[in-house]
Amino acid sequence: MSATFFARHPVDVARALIGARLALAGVGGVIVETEAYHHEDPASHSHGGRTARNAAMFGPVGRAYVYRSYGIHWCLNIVCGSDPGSAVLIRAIEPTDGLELMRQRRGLSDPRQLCSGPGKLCQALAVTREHDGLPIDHAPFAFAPAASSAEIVGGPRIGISKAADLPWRFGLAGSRFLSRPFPK
DNA sequence: ATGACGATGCACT
DNA sequence: GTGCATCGTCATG
Repeated sequence: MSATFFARHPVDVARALIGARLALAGVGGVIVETEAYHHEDPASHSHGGRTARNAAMFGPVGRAYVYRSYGIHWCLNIVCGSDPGSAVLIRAIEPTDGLELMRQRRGLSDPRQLCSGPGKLCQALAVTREHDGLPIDHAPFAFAPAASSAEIVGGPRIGISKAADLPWRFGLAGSRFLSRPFPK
């Protein structure tokens, strides 16, 4: 399954991931926000070629690429593409499973603040470097594609300085669990 | 050995 | 909306 699902352009995968279910050790929910990073994209970590950090991006599709951001947060991507070096950043999840554990890990109770950002969702699901390179559809991860096609909105990516004009951020229309609203 | 720089989140104005 | 913590990674000497 994962081969056909993830072996295409990261923009296609980023859109297809909206509405999919993702969990780690039974804690997770529905993906509501993603960003695409292509191997020829200046904003992609793979742009400068393979290094120790980004090695997972050059491995098989359907695996996790986990990196540390600002020395503080973890961020979770899923490796994809028809050529090595592309991935989709998971930016927000609507929490459905393991809410109590998430609240504990985040120190918050508001469901809308548990997974509404790439660093937040990694804290809520307890994603760390240990998960770098693991298949996204095998334990401890669980993955299920969206049952039906969702209504999707797009816009510019967040927090980058290069290729900031590419509209490669996607979200579930009307969701209250986004990291930020989409511009009109 | 050292320095610059983040695919962020949170506290505060 | 603005400021800043905090440290791994990579390029350079």
